[in-house]
Amino acid sequence: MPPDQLTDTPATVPERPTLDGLEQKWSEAWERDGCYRFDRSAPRERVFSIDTPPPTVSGSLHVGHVFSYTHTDAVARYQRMRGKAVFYPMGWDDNGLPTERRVQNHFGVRCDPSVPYDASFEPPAEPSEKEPVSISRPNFVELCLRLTETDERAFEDLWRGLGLSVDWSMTYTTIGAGAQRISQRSFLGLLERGEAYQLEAPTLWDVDFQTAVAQAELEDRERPGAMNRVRFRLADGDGDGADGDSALIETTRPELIPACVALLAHPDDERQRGLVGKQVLTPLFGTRVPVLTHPLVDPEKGTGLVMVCTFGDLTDVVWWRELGLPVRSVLGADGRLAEVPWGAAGWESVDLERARRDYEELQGRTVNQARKRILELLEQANDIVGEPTPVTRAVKFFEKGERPVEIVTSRQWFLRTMSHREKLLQRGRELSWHPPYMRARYEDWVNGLTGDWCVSRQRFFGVPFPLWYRLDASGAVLYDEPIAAREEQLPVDPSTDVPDGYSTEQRGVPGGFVGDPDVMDTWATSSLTPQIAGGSAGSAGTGSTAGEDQELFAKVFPMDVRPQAHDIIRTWLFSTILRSQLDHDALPWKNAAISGWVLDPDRKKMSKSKGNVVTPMHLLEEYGADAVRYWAASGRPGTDTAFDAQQMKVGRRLAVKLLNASKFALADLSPEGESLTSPLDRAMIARLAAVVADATVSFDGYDYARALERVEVFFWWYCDYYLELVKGRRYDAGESQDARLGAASVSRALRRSLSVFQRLLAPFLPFVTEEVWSWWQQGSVHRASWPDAAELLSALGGVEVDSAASEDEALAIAADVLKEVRKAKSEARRPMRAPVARVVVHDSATRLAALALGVEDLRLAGSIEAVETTEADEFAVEVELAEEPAEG
RNA sequence: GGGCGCGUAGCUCAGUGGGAGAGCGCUCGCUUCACACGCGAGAGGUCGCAGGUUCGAAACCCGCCGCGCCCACCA
Repeated sequence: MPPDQLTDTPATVPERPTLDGLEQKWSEAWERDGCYRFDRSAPRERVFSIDTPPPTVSGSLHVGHVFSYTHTDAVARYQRMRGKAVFYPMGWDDNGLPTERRVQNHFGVRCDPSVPYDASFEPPAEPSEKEPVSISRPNFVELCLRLTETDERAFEDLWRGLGLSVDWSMTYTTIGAGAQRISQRSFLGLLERGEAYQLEAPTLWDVDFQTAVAQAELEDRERPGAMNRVRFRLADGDGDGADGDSALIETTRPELIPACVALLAHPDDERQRGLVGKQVLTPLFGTRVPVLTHPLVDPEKGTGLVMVCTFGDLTDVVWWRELGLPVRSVLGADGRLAEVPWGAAGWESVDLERARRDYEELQGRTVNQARKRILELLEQANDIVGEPTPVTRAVKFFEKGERPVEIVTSRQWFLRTMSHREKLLQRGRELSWHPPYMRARYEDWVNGLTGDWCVSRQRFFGVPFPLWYRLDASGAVLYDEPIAAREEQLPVDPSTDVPDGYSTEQRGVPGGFVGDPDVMDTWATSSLTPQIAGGSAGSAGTGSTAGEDQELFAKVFPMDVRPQAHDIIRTWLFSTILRSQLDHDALPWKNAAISGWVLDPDRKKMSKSKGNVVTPMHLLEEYGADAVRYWAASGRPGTDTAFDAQQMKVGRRLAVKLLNASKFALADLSPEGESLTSPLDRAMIARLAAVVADATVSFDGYDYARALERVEVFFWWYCDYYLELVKGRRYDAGESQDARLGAASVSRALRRSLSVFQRLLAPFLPFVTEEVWSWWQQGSVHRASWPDAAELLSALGGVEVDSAASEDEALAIAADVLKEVRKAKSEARRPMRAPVARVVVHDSATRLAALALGVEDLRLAGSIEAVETTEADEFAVEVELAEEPAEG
């Protein structure tokens, strides 16, 4: 709609405009009118599609959610006003460990897959954390679904309160039937193409959750430890009996000595040359291990000799693999030292009895307990050299875990990533990053990958692998020949569904079958959000069987933008690019818009454990949604922002200002004129056009914060200077032909500029802009067209460059003089309306000539009797206030 | 150890080669005909430090210091 048609509707402006109640009033109206409904009939080039971050619904509501989702919404609203059909669904990430943990605590249950399903199960009325009820996997999943439904409502309430312009008819969940089907289908495709494979291998393992975890889910935490110097003696016949007949290593993990398979030195380390190639005996256990070399060993560290165990850390895995070392594994899946077969192959000892006796002391203990005990044993055996040195070291934890991850050998599913690294780096360069420097994090991550992606988890609430395995005559599982589900069957749960050609009775019996017991990593499903949202939106919930929608998918994929925060570049962003590459040989989106974090006022990351998390609901109530959005939108892309309620007050002020400025501009004081005749009006419109151009460029580059800042600064200037300068001319109408024209011009300029401001602010302050728009316009401001700078300028008619420049100068000098007049009144402690007898303006000839264009406006605005001018090099103003009226 | 970002007023931050700025906070004033949820004015800065390029540097280059984040083969 061109602005010229926007002024036809008579304004109905409230006597006392207010922000109260706008959220409810307008969110109901938007829902009723389907204001944000995606237009499926739009051609692809008119579609703007957003790959929404599905929030983890089991996490607590956090002001950080408000922050980044507001950024996305501002962009969505801008694109909609640019005429795009905006595809803006909302997803809920409900599968995975956080939900499991919450369900366990909330209902007082534990999942036990061996328990049969009980259709009539109800959780205990008074949940007991100490003695949880064991329930079947299907029952457990039902409870997960029940709880996430409540969580999802809380999130939806928040999003609606915040005014997100989401199409609520298109929601999805990551545990829903659609997501499961897409996830399973993708997996089967990868399996067929050899991109997914199964392997029994050392795997990162969380001992509390007892599941494999991925490299991407690790984080470092500083933990105190102690460095111990331990003696390994040379094996019989390898020494000459002299004092040097031992090898010293340093370790923080002495409990892994029974799992030691070699000692290593750097190939160039002269000090160790005499030992290399010999055999040493592990202390206490008397196991023969070789002394070898490897270039990764750092001769500067410790004694220059390092103990390789299966497995203490990821480097051990590298050494074990590259040097072809045997496995001697002591750590069980539960994080305790397991029983080991002393004397069997690989567990030989020069003193078996002693090895058994000493290991007896460790077996069954946790890592920490075993560490303490083995140090005592080593001390007794005189195999510790010197005192332990306290050290602080970074230890790898599963990000949701409570104890360090261990490396445990187990059978897992992997997706190939290492072989695609070059392609993934190339995709990263094809993607437009906002801000651009965020690409470095992606490249760092891809370059630092150490292995393929382990996607299987030994958990319950997730997408199962759509696979079964045959059992041989002895009941052993034949892992090498999985039976895949047919595509039409998906989604399947192999723990209850039965593969073709088998019957239920054959489950778990020799010659029969078993289902794959694992579920997929939550990122294995979240990495498919473009496909899930674009293919099955609207089929939320597990009950739905709605199919994928190829027509829709073709319209929205690849998506235009992935908005997300920088902390999950290595997980969500990376894995989505990987899956899109593997399944579609394409980038999943054209742009990545990266948000920062919300920090607490002390600039610390907000986290539950620190207790500094701010929840958002009360902020919306206290300051209003527009005010909270204003604060959020002030946070620049990629930049962390300290939480600051003060900024919300500023946002509220802006919203109130817009109410009042709109009321003023729409007051029907004089009939509208046909054209903008007054120089100051024309100059203001020209400046506004420049602001529109700036905001448009900023938004096109996803810099909503810059757009807001430019608009806001100009809007306040407009209220403080322009409105004050033209106010008098507007009220003074009717005296002469000139006055009538002048009043008509200002009336015209006010409406034109107001329409632009309301639209410029609409992406940020959707509620108040909709309110003021409704006073005089048809339809929603959020479906109005984004203002156009060229169109605004064309309304000025054909303007010569020189005359435009002098008009702008007129506005500038009028505002400068007005400021000086105000200053004089303020210093004299007189009201702003106090009359001024005479003003003398000193300035250059050019500026003084320009002043003549706006001098009448200036006189009225400052209540000035006479304005005189004197040519001068420097700008200066003399102000003579009129005599103060006598009291009484 | 490597990478990225940041360092400007008490606080939060804008400022891509030519006047050091905004908001908040603080002080003072003004019941003003859109707005007291308001308006006007004022005080307040060695632009982290040091060097270089330039007629001219808060900005560009080099080095250093500090803070934050990401990554690392953390013994």
